[in-house]
Amino acid sequence: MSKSLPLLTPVETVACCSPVTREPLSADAAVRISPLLKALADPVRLRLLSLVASHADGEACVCDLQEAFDLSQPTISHHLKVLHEVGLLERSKRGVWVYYRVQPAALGDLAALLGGVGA
Amino acid sequence: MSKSLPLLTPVETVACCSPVTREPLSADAAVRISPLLKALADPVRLRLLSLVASHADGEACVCDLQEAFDLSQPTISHHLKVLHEVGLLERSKRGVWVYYRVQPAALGDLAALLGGVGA
DNA sequence: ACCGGACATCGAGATGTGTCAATATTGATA
DNA sequence: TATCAATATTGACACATCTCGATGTCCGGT
Repeated sequence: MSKSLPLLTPVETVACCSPVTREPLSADAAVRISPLLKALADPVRLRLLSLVASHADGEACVCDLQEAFDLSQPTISHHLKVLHEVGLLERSKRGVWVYYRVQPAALGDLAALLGGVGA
Repeated sequence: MSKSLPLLTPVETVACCSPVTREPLSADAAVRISPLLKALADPVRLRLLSLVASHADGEACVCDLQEAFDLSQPTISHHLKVLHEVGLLERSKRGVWVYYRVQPAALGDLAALLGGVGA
């Protein structure tokens, strides 16, 4: 594997491309964007993201999220990590609890990239 | 694996949900939507889709697409099949050639689901 | 200082995915 | 009909991913 330049999270790089329907996506861009879609391409992570996004105050404690699933605690922790690493979820620790919130522009930029409404 | 009800392609089911940021996605909906994102979550397939979408007349022959990649013919064929099966690409055979075009509303509906601009 | 609870990390097993070479299928053409 | 070119399918392999139990870490309370 050749080392690329992961200085930005996938979420940060997604804002800089014109819609996929407008002009052919470069190989580079595709490689940078796909991890973001890969992070979303799991039923559990999709629901986690949706739960956090639609939660009161826009943030949710891990303890809130666990209850919605019939999965072990490490598994939920793993999925949250994936969403966090690509930049979709922000993370803040308060006391013993960890809160996640959706990175504001993330989904919008991705939607623009796919749907072609944005730049 | 329990059999669900795949009477509709993922693309067809995606239009019926409110944005993920609006209310928690049901487990069912998440399971139906994730295959669509999974299909997109590969650099090669992202580029294939983009190539088809931005091609003249909105459609492209497989022979056109192969050239853009340093991959074997079966591999490209496989990726096109994945995109076709989830309903992102339509397929039409003319003579010996096979042409693919983007299912019109597919990306827009997905963008609406993610970005929350749609219903 | 100790303990308990919230969350993360580790290691392992089962399953899924991307890729290729080989082969099959289909349609045009000689 | 025989053959060639375009695309699909099959079988196999390496690698990634999802999940869990066990364990580690960090913080608050007693």
